[in-house]
This record gives sequence, C-alpha cells and structure tokens, in this order.
Amino acid sequence: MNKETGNDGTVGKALDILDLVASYDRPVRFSELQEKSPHPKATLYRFVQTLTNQNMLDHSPETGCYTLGPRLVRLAHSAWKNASLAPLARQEIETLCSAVNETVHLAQIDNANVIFVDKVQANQNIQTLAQAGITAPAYCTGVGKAMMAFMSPKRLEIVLQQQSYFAFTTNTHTSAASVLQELDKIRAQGVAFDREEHENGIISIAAPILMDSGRVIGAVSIATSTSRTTLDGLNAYKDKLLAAAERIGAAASTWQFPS
Amino acid sequence: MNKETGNDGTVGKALDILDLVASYDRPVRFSELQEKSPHPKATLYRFVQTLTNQNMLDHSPETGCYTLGPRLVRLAHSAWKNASLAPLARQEIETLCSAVNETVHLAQIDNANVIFVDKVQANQNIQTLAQAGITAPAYCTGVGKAMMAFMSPKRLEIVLQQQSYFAFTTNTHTSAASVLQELDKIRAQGVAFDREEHENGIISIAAPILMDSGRVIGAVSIATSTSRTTLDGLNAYKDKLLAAAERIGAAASTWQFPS
DNA sequence: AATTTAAGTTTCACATATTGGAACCTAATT
DNA sequence: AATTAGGTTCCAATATGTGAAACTTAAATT
Repeated sequence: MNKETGNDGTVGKALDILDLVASYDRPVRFSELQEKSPHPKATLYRFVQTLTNQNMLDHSPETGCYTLGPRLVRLAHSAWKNASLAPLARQEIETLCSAVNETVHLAQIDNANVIFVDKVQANQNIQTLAQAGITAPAYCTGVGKAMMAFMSPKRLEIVLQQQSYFAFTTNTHTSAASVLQELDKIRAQGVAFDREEHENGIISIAAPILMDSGRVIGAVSIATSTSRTTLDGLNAYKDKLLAAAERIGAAASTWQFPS
Repeated sequence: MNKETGNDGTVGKALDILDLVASYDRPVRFSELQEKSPHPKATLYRFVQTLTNQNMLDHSPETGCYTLGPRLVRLAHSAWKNASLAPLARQEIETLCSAVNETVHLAQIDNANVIFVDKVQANQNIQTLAQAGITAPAYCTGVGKAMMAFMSPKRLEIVLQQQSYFAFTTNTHTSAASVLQELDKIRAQGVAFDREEHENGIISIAAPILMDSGRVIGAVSIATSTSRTTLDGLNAYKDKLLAAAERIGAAASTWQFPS
C-alpha cells in the first residue's frame, strides 16, 4: 500500500545514499555508512563508487571520508534559479521586508519538510550564502502549516503521516489530529501563525502561495522574536503579507517559459 | 579507452538526465528532452518518472514541464556546508575583501568546470543567494588556471581535454598547448591571472589552495574590472592573496571531523 | 463533427546490469 | 608473527532495466 521510500530501483537506492551521507552533517567513513545502510558491503561499495565517479559524492584521499560532491552544488544552483520561486519572488519579499522591517522567508515543500529557498533579513547587510536549502519540519512552522492548509486531502494525508511530531517546545503540536484541527482555522483566516512551536522566542505569520489553479506552491512568512513584537503585532502585517503572497502566486501562474 | 561520460550504469544515466534538464536553464518538456537524449522514449520516460518520484525533478501539472527538484537544493545546502571550502574559508575571504576592497571569489573544481562556492563583494550590501554554484570553464578563468597548474599530470590531462577552447574574447586560450605553456609560468610565480580571457573588461589574480599533501582543493581570486585597476594593480595584492590561500589550505588540512 | 497529428503513457518478452556471499587485500594493532 | 578491521574485487544467479510497439489522450486540422 504505502511504499516505504518509493520503489524506484537502483536509482532510488543510490539517491538514498546521498541522503544518508547528508544526514551525518560531516565527512563520513565508508564503514559508518555501512552500519546504517540496508545494503551488503559490496553493494554499498559499488553505489558509493558510482556516486563518487559522478561527482555526486566526494572522497578525500587524505581522510578517506566521503562528503556530498560539487556536482550537487552546481545542479542546485540551476534548480534554485529555474525551479524555485526565489527569483520570481525576490522583488516582492524585499519590498515586504522593508515595509515591515522584519525578516521575510520564502519556502517550498519537499516531502515532509519545509525548505527555505530565500530569506531577506531586516537590518543586516552581511548575508551568507548558506541560507538556501535549510529545512525544517512542516508541522511546527508557519510556512509549513500554511502550505498544508491548502493542499489536496490526498497529499495532506501523506505529509501528515510523514511528520515526527517531536515536541520542540511546549507549544509544538504532538499529533496529526491536533495539526488537522488548526488547519481548519488557518483556511478560515488565510494565514498561519508559528507560536514558538519550533523554537522558543521565535514567532511568525505565514501565507500560502497559490497558483491560479489553486495548487499550493510555496509560502511566505514574516518571522521575528518575542522580544521584538507579539503575535498581535505580526497580525497587523496580515494584509501586506497576503497581498505579497497573491502577487507571487499570480506571477508564477503567468510565467511561461519562452518558446 | 576513454569513456564518454563514465560507464556508471543505470545510476549514471539517470544523473545525466539531471544535467540535461539543467542545460536548458528553464522548465522543459518531455519531448524536448527526448530530442537530446540518447534513450528511447520509454526508457527516458521511466527515468524521468523515477527522478520525479525522488524529488530530484519537479513536474508542473499546469505546464507539463520538468524542472530540477527541491531535493537538490536541500542536498546542496548540506554539500555546501560540509563539503565545500566555503564555511572554512569565509573569515579569510571576508578579511581579504576588506583589505583590498575588491570582490573575492572562492572556487573548487568539478570536472572541466570551475565552480564558485563563495563570493564576497566589495561595497555591496545586497547579496543574492544565487551565487554559490555558478560555473565557468577552467581554461579561461584565473581560479581555473591556478588549480590546473597544481594538479597531478594525470588529472590535468583529463581536465585539459575536456575543455572546449571557445574564444570568449581575443585573449582566450584556444588550445591545450597554449594553456599548458602558461601553467609553467603560473607554477613559477605562484599565482594565475585572468587577462580578460573570459569576459572583456574583467581581470583577476588567483592563487591555488593546497592541502599539506600538495593536492589542490580550490582557489581564491581577487576580481575586478579594467576600469578600476590594471593587472599590475592586482599584482600588488599577490602577497596578501597567497597568504590567505595558504591559511585556508592549512585550515583544510588540519580540520578533522569530530570522532 | 470527423480526421489527423503530436505528446505522453503502458505493456511485455528479452537480455543485460545489479546483486551479495565469499574471498582477497592491505595497514594498522596486538 | 599473528590478528583484526577497513576497504576492495570476483563471479554465478537472477532480479532489473530495456525498448519496440501498441495504446491513450489532447489538440490541431479538414
């Protein structure tokens, strides 16, 4: 019925190994991979070799460790530029940022996780490149809940059961039922709030980005800390946020690739 | 003898399709991919399906087009953070940037191409996230030549024959022999210059980043325009540049993952 | 409305690429 | 000299990928 991690044959298995390497968040030894991998030594070895050949993994002769490879960075640049909402939405989120003088996030969904594809920070000149690609669980973020609220029931069900419901703070939802209940409210009011559900002291208001067809393709949020403002304070930005989200959605719907 | 694009079986073929999609630099139709792909329709179709399942590709129901998927952005973030020189070198290149008040690039090599993994721009507050992952040919960039000059002969040979030797400007090298000759000079002086070889008006001075073992792992460059300074002007930064490159190399050699 | 063309999807017998147990290398370690 | 652990290669069995052809839309043309 519900396939574990998709039955995509050799290719799927190889790609799983990339995730495995990424999960360590540091250079990793072959033997370490072996411990966590379901494959026998020889099979895993061949996969790792192939991926290294392909520059999807990198192998340091000095340490004998594997890391994710440079080809991924190259491909991701292309993905970011052509596939993400970021280039399309850049202007909107910058405008929104200066209008409200708070940090603005742009997110999309990848499986169970929210993935931040752009970020404009209020009052901060130095921006690091490391921002695009950061992920967070969908069930405890403003952008995640905003997207879930406007998904098709079928897709929502899948996303909901992929969540871990780990209690990051005392405000975190700890069950699908609990989230589901909030989604009704979010649909009614058009925006989602993060009430310190992922990190203490961090709150946000988020709006979904919808195609003309009604499909959710992303979300924008205004995030801040409880020391700067309150949820009511964020609510004052609701109209501006919704307007920005709508304009981004319209732009995405209109945009056709040049023929 | 010389394998076209590596004989890495099914996985290699599937990954080639990611490059194919990336090469269009816009959302692309299945039929367009088919034209350029060596695979028969059914085979290509299965690949594209698999990659889409795996979130390596994204398929828009509205337009029927494929783009690179969100999983790539997620993986690349991890690659950038753990595998690239960027986090390790950040401080050095920022310091160098303010010392010389010119743009500083950090690059690594991926096959035939230089891939820029970080960039600090002089006198510019707004930095876009789209910078990491930009690529350029190795034979006509300062960083590319700096890296080639310190490669093993074996690796160099492969890289040299992968270049296209397209004449971007009147100063561009148009043969491997011509590049090879310059590499001797680069080895002697320790730095490489880009004399408007890739883009008119753009010049740079670049230094290789070496591990203690002698292996090249990247390069740093100071880039500017001919309207701001001359090659001689850049040469004045040589010592500072070499010192920075050396410190980055030392840091990379020292750095051991926590056990 | 009927017909043609193009784009996308499914099927299935065949052959090739993947599989993994086991044996084999090293370099450290005892 | 002997042992162990991490890494690499081999090869027969067979599960997987292959691609020609047939099928299904959807759109364009008559």
